[in-house]
Amino acid sequence: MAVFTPLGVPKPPQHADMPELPEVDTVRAGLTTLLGTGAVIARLECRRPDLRGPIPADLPAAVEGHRILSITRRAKYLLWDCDGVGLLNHLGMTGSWRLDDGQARDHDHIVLHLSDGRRLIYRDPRRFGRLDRYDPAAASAHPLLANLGPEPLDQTQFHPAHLIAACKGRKTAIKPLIMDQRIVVGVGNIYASEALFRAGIAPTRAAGRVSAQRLTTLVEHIRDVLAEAIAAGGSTIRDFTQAGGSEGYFQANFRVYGRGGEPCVTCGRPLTQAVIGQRMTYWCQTCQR
DNA sequence: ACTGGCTCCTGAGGGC
DNA sequence: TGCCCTCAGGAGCCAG
Repeated sequence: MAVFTPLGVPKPPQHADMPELPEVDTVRAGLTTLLGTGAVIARLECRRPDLRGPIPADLPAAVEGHRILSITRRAKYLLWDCDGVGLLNHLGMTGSWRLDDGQARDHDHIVLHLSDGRRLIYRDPRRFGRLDRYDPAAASAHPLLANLGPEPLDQTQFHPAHLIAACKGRKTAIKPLIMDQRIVVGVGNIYASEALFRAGIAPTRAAGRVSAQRLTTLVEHIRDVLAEAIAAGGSTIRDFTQAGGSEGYFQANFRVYGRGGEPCVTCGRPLTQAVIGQRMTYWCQTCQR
């Protein structure tokens, strides 16, 4: 494992737009406000047949003329209930929705034409996103949703006993474990590092060797950091007429993410950064054990 | 059942 | 100034 400390620290990531759960929730709220409950789809225009996976060829015809009843979120998926037909949409890393202001951009892959003349554009340069069809009456039956773990903000679903059971006997490092969508959804690379820092747990520690007491604390910190980010996003005015529309709201509050080599906010020693489970990870070797 | 590794794609950033 | 190379990242998928 390559560890970079004070000198020779690789460049920090620039992921202002990377949608994690809080960002996806902010998009959901923004779209809901924009569309209300009366928007009707006049036409779904797919300018290419695929994103991360194929877009069902029959999807445009299936949703044409359908009213968008609601947009909800499950994990990092946006679920558009279009009156009997569902649009399952993941933003990947670079996916974004905006209201068409006449300014076309590269990678505008999907256009949702509404009956009132407005057009919503989905742009996704890296095409890590998805657009698939699901059945609103049985959403959890969709293969991409069937094996998802509990929602982190729902205390009845995601609680200490759940995480303790999931970690029991596991040799996997705790960080990739909490990023495993089957164990708990919505904890991405950024918030995994942030929550572990707050909990004082080294990201490299085997999940099965973290005490029940510390896992209990971790559950609270995961919930807190995500809730804070949602609150920060919610307080940011998101203008869907602006391309991208991301303001990077919560970034100023990152305590370790992207700060390799910089001083720990608690002890002042330089933060460590290294790849764990194929993901860049940031932590304090003094404060996290 | 677990675990680790590969893959998709593009823009940003560093080196020269 | 500009070109070229490397890299990051969500999560599905596969192999051991």
